[in-house]
Amino acid sequence: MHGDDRRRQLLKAAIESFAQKGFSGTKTKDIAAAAGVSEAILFRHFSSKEDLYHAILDTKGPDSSSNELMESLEALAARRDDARFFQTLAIGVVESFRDDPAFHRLLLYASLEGHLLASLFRARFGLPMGNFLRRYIVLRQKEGAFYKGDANTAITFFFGAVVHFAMNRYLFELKDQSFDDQAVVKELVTLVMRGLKKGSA
Amino acid sequence: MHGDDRRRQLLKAAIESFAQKGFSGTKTKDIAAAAGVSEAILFRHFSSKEDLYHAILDTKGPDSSSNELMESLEALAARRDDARFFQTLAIGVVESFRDDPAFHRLLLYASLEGHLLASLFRARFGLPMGNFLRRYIVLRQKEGAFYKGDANTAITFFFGAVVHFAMNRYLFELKDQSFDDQAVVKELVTLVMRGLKKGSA
DNA sequence: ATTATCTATAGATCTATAGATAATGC
DNA sequence: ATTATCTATAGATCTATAGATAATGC
Repeated sequence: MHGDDRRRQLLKAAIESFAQKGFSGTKTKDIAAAAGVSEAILFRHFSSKEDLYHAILDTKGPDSSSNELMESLEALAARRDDARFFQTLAIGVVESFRDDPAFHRLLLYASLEGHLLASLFRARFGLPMGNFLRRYIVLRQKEGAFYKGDANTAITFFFGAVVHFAMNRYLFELKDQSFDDQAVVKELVTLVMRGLKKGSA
Repeated sequence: MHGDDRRRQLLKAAIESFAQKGFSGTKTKDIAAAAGVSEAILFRHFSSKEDLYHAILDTKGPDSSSNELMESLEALAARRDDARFFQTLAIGVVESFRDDPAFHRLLLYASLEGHLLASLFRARFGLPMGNFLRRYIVLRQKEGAFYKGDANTAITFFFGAVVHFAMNRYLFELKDQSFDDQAVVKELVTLVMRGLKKGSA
């Protein structure tokens, strides 16, 4: 196998293992074995275990799906379609957990372990999205469409509900919920909208 | 030092370390050092590192503060004081994170690592509380005070917002929020109430 | 007498490297 | 020629135990 392919394969195996067991719980031997090569090969591609962890970040650059989501949101914001705005954002978040639970587990481990990965990812994705959402909420408050209140708290309110649901369903696999994503997200968004938007009751 | 005291001291050191670094990230040497004794002493009190982890569960039996909370909630539920009911529950959750962040970090690690601790704790505290809250929500829906909708989703809605806030503030120490707990919780409860209760707008 | 503690260390595991060999591309 | 790969192993670290010594309680 070519160097680049092997490197990608090792990275993928590393992500899976780090996501499953955390940094300390992951052994270089396991990663190498998962990729079907010896440990020596692993250390030929990555100078250290830590380096391997860092390399993961580069595989998670801004991707097309997050750009699409951002454009959809901007269009909906321009039309002041609040319901679809929150619905789209909520579905985007839940799908992100559904499609790549390993990465979100990785992020959660990184947050607990205080690893750079967590803050870098937050700065790259969380902050821009948070700022965007904050601007929209403040705008809608000024326009008199949303109730007055602290915008950061409103963000916590919305993301809290959605992320909590996604984490329980896709990270910890609690199976007490019977409805499908669409139905739950739709209901959560209804609840959130009533909290934020005047006349939603 | 007496055996029982030493044992408690070691357990405390273990909780701190497991909470900070997870199970694999914690070395028996660190725990022993934090308690100021040799590793041999650690293994005299606990037959293995795993055994030490299990022993933590016993230190977290139902405590007086959670009983108090439950009684307060039952009284508020009997009076149908929805606002104070959710306010009290939310503050109880946030205070639990504030007063014992180590334990909640431990739980989160346990959830990720798939450790028994997580599911045992969920069964012991999470389920009873969830069932209690569900019964109350269903009751209030039947009485026509709350909007109709899936009760589990309503629970996710409420706990999501509150736990998300508490986690960001006390587990990951994101310091972008300037308001104190009381103020944020009050506002979150207002938002949740508008989502759930008729005539809250 | 019993309990708490220490030092020393066995044995396993883990990260990382050295040096040799097989496979690939030009 | 260069790149990918392996085996073998060094050196560090980690869990757990053995055996001896100091402190405590009756």
